[in-house]
Amino acid sequence: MPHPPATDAELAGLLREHGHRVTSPRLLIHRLLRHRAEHLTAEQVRSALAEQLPGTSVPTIYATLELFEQLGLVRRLDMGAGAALYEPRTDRHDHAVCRRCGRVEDLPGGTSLAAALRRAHDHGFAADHAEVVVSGLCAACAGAGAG
Amino acid sequence: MPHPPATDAELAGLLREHGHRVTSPRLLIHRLLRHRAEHLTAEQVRSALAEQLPGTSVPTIYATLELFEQLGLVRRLDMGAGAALYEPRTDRHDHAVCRRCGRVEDLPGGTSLAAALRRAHDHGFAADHAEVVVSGLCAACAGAGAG
DNA sequence: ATGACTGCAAACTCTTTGCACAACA
DNA sequence: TGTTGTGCAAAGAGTTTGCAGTCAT
Repeated sequence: MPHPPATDAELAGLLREHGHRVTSPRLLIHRLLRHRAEHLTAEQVRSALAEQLPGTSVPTIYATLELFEQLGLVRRLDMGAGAALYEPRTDRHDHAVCRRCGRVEDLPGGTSLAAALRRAHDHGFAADHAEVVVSGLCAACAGAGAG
Repeated sequence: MPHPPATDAELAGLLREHGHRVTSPRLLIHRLLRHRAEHLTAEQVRSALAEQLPGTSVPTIYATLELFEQLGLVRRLDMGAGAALYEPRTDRHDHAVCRRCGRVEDLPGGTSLAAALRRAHDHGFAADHAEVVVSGLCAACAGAGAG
């Protein structure tokens, strides 16, 4: 991958390169993702878009995020507890998932996962990403009585 | 954890210890999990139970698996694509998830995740488990034209 | 002009909840 | 005998699909 688009113009170029049209939802959702480093749910994207582009439909949000995922601009995290998370793919990092409340926190990447990728390839898997998922209780849930 | 129950009697003891009753669904679902090492969906548990205990309801399957999870007997995997997987927690291993078809494969564990657990604790996370999740295309999907 | 994209509504899958009956302790 | 657990049905959350109209190219 060359480098992720950092401006509207670069996104437009990337979209056209791949035969896609440049539309308001695409520009604005990408702008939102550029400015917010954290992960967002589809619903959060929708409400964050309420000012600039009210009335954007849920299917459009999903379609746009799926397109961005195919273009390698975001990664979809499906941690089960509630809605899927979409995060701009920048530096590699890991995730900690709270078993009780479903909260997902970012952890700075550090573990070498080359061995895991190699094992996946040995199993016939065309792997392109690996991350560590830590499970347990987040600080808030652990404080509110263990479970 | 001492060791996972390997017989009906040991499961019964564990259940009573924790103030739970010993019932047919619990015994039979646990027996099923003991015999099958792989991960199963709730629906697969249900159909596998059709012979020994027909008519077992979906809510009961979920309730039983959730109880087992609380007792530390199974781990729930929620990889987004479709139904959650429940696997008997035995040796530590990692998972490879196919981005296209959602298939989840087991990979023998190997990566040391002590550092990731430590980082999670540094973030206030009471972490009790860590695994590597590899994403990409499984052999079948990779063969059927890349995407 | 033409076909991709959007919005609306509704369908779909998976999981959970509410309530009455059954059965473990 | 007193609850806990079960089954049934229905609700709920999140995501996807079908279709008609709109807009980028």
